[in-house]
Amino acid sequence: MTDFVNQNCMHDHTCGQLRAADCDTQVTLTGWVWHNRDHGGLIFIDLRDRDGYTQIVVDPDCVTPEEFATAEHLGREYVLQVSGKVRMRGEDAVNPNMATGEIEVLASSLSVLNTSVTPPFSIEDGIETDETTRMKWRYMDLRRPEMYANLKLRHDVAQAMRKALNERGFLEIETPILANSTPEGARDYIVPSRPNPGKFYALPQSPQQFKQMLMCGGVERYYQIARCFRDEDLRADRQPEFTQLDVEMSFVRDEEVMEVMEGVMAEVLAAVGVEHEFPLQRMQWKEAMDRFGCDRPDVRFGMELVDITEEVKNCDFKVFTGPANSGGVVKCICAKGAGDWSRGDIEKLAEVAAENGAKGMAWIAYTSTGEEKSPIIKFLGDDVHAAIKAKAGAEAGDLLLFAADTYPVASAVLAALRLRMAELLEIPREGHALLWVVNFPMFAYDEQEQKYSAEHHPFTMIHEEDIDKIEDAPLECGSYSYDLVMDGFEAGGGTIRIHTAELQRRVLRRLGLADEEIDTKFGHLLRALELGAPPHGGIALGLDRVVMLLAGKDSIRDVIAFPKTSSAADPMTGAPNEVSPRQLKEVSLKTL
RNA sequence: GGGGUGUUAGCUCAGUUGGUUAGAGCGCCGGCCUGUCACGUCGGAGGUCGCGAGUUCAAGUCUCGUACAUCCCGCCA
Repeated sequence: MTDFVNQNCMHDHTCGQLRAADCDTQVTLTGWVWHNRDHGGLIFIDLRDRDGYTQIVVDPDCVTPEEFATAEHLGREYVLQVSGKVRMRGEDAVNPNMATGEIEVLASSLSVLNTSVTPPFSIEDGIETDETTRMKWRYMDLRRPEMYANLKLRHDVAQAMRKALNERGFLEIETPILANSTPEGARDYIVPSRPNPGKFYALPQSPQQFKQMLMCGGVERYYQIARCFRDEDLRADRQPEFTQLDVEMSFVRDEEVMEVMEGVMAEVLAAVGVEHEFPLQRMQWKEAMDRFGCDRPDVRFGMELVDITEEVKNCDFKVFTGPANSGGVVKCICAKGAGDWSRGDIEKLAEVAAENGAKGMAWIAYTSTGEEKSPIIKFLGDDVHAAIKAKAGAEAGDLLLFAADTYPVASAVLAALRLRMAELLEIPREGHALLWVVNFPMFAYDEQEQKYSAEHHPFTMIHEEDIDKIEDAPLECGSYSYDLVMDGFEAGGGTIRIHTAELQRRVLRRLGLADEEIDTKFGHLLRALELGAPPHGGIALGLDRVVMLLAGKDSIRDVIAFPKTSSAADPMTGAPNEVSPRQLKEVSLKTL
């Protein structure tokens, strides 16, 4: 931290550096006035920089009257250069809560490098200032030690990634930001091209096509810490521009890509002091869906889904027998310790279920005093009820929550309820849990669009034994795919790619694209595949999300230096802005 | 595109059943203070209650609309 000082700087030490051993040395510090305690005849200044803070003592006997007058009128966030001698504090004056609390610097000279108007909010950790305010003055927010720590953590993670990949023979290569629009996927950010009136670039949603071209170019091992752009609505874990560690390798199978990424994650976790076992667990996609209801399970706690479809098939409860006998499922989760919840509390959970597509939410509460409360027991019959209770492992003090619907809806409902219950019951979820979820189905059926879509993306390699099912039984096609899941978030996703033109064309056709459209949109890819494309595959890791999780934050905005609000705006710069009529004319655009 | 929550001093918030001059803490300004470290203490300034309509004798408070923020659903190959 201190190697860089003394290199043409206005200071020779940082504000977090000095210790008892530095006593009697003459030092010069620079930094911001954090707190200023004026005792009339003696002034204490906490001088802060990114490394910490040091107490400066201004004694009228040691500085000029002008300097003392200056010190009396310092405001918060004034920028100072202070020279003086390091000295031990008196025994009673030691501050054990401060890294530099044993010492102080007695100022012999002091100059104001810049003044500051009153800051819009306090520069301190743990503030609850509105995020818009923090973003409008983001440079002030970044002065807070916890924000600097987040930026530093992000830097350390990125450097660990580079180190691990460099050691494994990867080249860091930049791909274009001005790229082309591709069908499918997210909405593109588009940029008009001045020399080509009426034509547009699209900012890349990911460097997917370029990295496949790099493999076709014989690069064999590529990575990039790449900015990606998606013009979709924002969330706490989604920004319009975000950063991926993008990796692609030739002549590999899925196992080799996962091994490399485990090496990367091991390097990253070691760099930030997190322990985790390797190799990581590989969980089949179907198992994740069955047990947790989602493809990115938080495996740091149980409360797994229990399938009771068979148990309820012949009961008298139509809400259950309907789905159970028509291809759907009936499943439940058992929330330990929620059996005494009030009807009102349980009804609030039904809202969570409804948000995720449930038509209603059945429940059975087993109070800690041995009572059974439920609107549905009377319909189930004693035998069915007993069977459910046994299979779910419910006992006094537990709450059973049910979902009866199609497999995808029931899964989504219980997955959401499971997370909400973990939150409400304050189930401990300390530390980090990484695992692979592998072998996603190749296709999913989109009910709204009445067509098949790619579960991962259309360049994903299908299991060889399933290739002949593309046309007639697409939903049965498995794929070489692997998502890296961390603490219930999709930290990354990758696949082995299709490397022959013929198979790529069959998949694109299955997705409903006409040959003409395939040639227009994917001609360059197909031509490259025809010209000796090597077998290849890769992965993209969400840097923002990984850093967010490692920083223990709830939002990726806290680990991005200059994030955007939920309307994709930047309160600091005012972006997006209107442009002049002249600028529009130059790119052949009219306003609305 | 849909739903929830919020918007009152520079910051964080309170504001009762609609009723006199809208309050607190922090910050800010001024005075005093030589061992504080969230210094203390005395005094002071600071408000278009997001914006626009409506109801009413009277609106921070009720109604409608709207803007922005935030969380979620849709969406995010």
